[in-house]
Amino acid sequence: MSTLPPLNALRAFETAARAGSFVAAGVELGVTSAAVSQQVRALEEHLGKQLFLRQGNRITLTDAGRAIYPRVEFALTDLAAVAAELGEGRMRARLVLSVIPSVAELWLVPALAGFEGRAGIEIRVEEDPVAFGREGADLRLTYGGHAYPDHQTEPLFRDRIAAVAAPGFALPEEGLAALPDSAFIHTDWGASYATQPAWAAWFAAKGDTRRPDPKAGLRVGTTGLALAAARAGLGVALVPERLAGVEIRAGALVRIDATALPMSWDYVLVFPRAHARRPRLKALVAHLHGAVGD
Amino acid sequence: MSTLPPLNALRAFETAARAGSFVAAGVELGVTSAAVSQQVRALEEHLGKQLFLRQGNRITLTDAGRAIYPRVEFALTDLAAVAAELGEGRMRARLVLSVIPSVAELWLVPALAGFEGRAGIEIRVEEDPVAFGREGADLRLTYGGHAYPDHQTEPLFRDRIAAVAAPGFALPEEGLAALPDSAFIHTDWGASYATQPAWAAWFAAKGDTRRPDPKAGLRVGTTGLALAAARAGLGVALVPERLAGVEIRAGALVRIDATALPMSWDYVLVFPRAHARRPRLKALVAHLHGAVGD
DNA sequence: GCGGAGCATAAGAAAAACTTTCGGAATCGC
DNA sequence: GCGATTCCGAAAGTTTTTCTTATGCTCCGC
Repeated sequence: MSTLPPLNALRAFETAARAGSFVAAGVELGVTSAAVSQQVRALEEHLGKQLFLRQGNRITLTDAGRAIYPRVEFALTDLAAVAAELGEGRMRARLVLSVIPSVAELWLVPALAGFEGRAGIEIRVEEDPVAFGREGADLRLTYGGHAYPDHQTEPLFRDRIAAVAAPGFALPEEGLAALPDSAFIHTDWGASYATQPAWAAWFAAKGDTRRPDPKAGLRVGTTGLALAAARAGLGVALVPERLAGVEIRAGALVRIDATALPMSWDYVLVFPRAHARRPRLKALVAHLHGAVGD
Repeated sequence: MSTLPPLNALRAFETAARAGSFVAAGVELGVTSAAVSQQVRALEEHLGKQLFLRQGNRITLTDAGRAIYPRVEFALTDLAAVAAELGEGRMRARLVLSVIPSVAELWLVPALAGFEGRAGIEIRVEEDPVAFGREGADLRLTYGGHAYPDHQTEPLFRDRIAAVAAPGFALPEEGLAALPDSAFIHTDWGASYATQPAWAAWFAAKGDTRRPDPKAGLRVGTTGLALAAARAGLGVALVPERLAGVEIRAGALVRIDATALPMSWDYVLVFPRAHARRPRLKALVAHLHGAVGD
């Protein structure tokens, strides 16, 4: 873990930012306003950035203060929640399968169709890294799996990035390069993808100099949304072939070019080594491997 | 914010749990092992739970320790990352539309189909509460909007919860109540839904005593997954009518019973009052209202 | 059985956090 | 416009927390 800022000072900052005043923050924390002021000053010096503007008898957040506030608030709120929740026992008898968003609906749910042991399975959709253990996942399906060097990892399948659009989408005679920048749908792949396949790389793979401006087109946060946007005729999208397979076979989407970018890593299954012998986990893993073969 | 545990002690706990030893933790933190020992002890007393078992010259995490470790580690790691990242400026010129997962793909993307101003829009899929401002959302589409009392809120539409299945799904002659528990798909609606529509409430609304065991069926974390599971023939699901509308009209899903549960709140648009006059925001808001009318 | 490693405890030292007081700037009310 | 009030900053002093040191106990490996 890299250097942690002074935690007590972060607490004073968060309270002051929320309250909008050192006096009010002091009341909430049960200290004087001078104490809050000094803590915030200490944090500013530690971070090398001013977090509040002081104007006579008022404080306002700076850009830097505003930028860090949501995450600081979230972390501290969650730590308080952890303490509050500790008294409530939470038993868990379900098998938790944690999946990255793009795979959950597009591949996993259809893949579970024939699994007799699906009762008692909880599917969680989340990005890397996920926790294993009591409150965490029993099995993780993700891309690459590098976030889990100390866990057992099994390759599931490898995919390629292809260009798709709605069947009736109007493509220029000259090819995709002639589309306006606004017709390219851009996907933020999420923290689970170490590399970020983009239109620039796809055109480069075709030996084409076209570089659509990423700021001009619709930008979405999941592969599922990219597919939905393409399906709705909002533009052309780059998506993993296998994940788009159901919709392509159903005719809701078409491949619009034969070029495909190889993806650098496998989609993998990850689980704690200690769980490898659990019958329900073994059955689920075996079934998912079988679903790939289909 | 509720009571926060001693933060320095949390830091000592996290380091010790990761290192597996108070001596190693002391080395990492630059203090003696006795200091770590005392901090952990102070935290255990504060929380009223033992976090480590001590056996002679070894420590192992208790269940309670294991239960809190992932979240404590995540919060502290993120706070360290916040500090590390503060030096990098991040400019943002896009209009960020933040949406709860169920609405993003099922309603929003189709609703954006005719919007001329969609270039430069970034869609983020996240649960409540979201931050507004520089690194946060410009506009939030969510259910109810109670997380944002200090923002401007406009109702968008109200929905009802209906029962759906795949067209070929085998339903008993006697009705849904005769299905086995394992055929009911259960949805964790997410933090954005104050109430959690469930099969028990739906049968109650029919004047039926049937109460499917929530532990027996497939449990999924989003409406989109519930729809996908139903579409794949994994069972029957309760979903918001309007969100299921596209798939029902396309014949991928069918209503399997006329009973519908009213949802308690509207889906709403939320934005900071100060942003109300921004032309791009106004245009987007107006367009979304128009999409509801269709 | 012995030595080494690591945790626990108690007492004391050092550092961090907080309080009090006073000055300055902004805001509010008359 | 003026006076009163509010609130932030700084400095000095006080209190609390954190850390260190020394010693005792248990476990593990040889």
